[in-house]
Amino acid sequence: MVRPTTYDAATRAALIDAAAAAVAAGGPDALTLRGVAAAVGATTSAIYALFGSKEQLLRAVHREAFAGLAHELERVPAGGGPLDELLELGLAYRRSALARPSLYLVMFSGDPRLVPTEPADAEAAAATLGRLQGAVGRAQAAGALPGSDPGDTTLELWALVHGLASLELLGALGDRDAAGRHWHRALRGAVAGYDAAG
Amino acid sequence: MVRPTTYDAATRAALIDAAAAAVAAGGPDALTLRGVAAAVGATTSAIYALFGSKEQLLRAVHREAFAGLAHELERVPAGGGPLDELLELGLAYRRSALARPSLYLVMFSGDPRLVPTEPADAEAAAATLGRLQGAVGRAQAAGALPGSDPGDTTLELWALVHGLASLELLGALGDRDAAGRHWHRALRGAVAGYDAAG
DNA sequence: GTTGTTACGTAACACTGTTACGCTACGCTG
DNA sequence: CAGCGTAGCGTAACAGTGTTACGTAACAAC
Repeated sequence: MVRPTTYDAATRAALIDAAAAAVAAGGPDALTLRGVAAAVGATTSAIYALFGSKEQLLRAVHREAFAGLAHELERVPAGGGPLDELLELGLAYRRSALARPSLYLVMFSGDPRLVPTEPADAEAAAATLGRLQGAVGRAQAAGALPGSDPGDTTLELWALVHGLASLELLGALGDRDAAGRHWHRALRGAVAGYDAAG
Repeated sequence: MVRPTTYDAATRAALIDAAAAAVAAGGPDALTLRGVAAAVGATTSAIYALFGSKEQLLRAVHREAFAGLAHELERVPAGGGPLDELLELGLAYRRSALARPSLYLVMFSGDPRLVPTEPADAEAAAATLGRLQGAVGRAQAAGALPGSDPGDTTLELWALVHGLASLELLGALGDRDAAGRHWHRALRGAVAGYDAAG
């Protein structure tokens, strides 16, 4: 009775990849439904069948980008002292943001269509920080960081690295070398600060 | 020989206000040239005569928003200890961001058309931080903060408050009260951190 | 093979930013 | 006080956008 679907999961993944590539290449305005559809040999119907709207496609790109960031953080080895580990995680965060600047900025663009995030998005963001929170928890357990709730400190460290990444991508931190010095200074200061302030 | 212009500076200011209001109300996609032109009783010709393109209009909104932020920071009184002053500046930054969330996020949206900022934009951003840098300089002079170059510490503090504002606007810091606790913890930690780490 | 239901491509719609065109209003020249 | 020429300005068209309605085509059941 029913015609079998050809807009399968593979098409869906390809569309997300093409959309992410378009955003990474030319920013959010460079993403057009006709463009991404043509890039994977489909039509706009495929997008509406699989996602429902451009907004939902962007949401999927959003989630994919957070997952990629989480993957980069997971790859950081856990060896060394807990504070060194936090520094390495911060630098890995920086590398990930610099690798695809437009995509990173879109993740936090604050497009109102993306801001009222669904619970799934909040969970994805939390999962992104899983690796970081683990390191914070270990540092606290080892007495290298104060506090008992790793979630609080994790969020505050996230705010710092996100702010650094955002400002660097906007050019406010100077060239690559100057920005690197800011990253090291700020990360060292933050870790020592929690140590000193309790 | 020449017809006098009716698209004067007042029209220009009104267009910037209307554009900022549209962005603040519905995000960047809610800004349409026909819409802002109609809001001030003009036509799209006025925008093209005064700005040249939507991009230039957005740039003007950008600068206006940074100027407003600078104005908010200037209003913070300089009394009290230098570290308390830094805390108050951070909280003023937060209030300013929360007052017009969409506008704040657009300021850092990273739209590639805005990223390669002109020198004038970089100067505007620097001026925004003038008040903060003054407080940092005084704190350093008083020995309450280490370091000799207030510019470095200012940028790193800016990264922190920007990250906090960005995450709060995206809902990652929880409700208003929880976010406030994060702000206080992070600001105290940062100030103490520079103190401890040198 | 016929039928019925579902997946899908196409084309239209309303809207966007942008630009070309023509009208209109004014200051200078007689 | 006329007339003209230049510049300012509104209108309308253009290409391109997201979205949707519609017709076609492909398959399972009978």
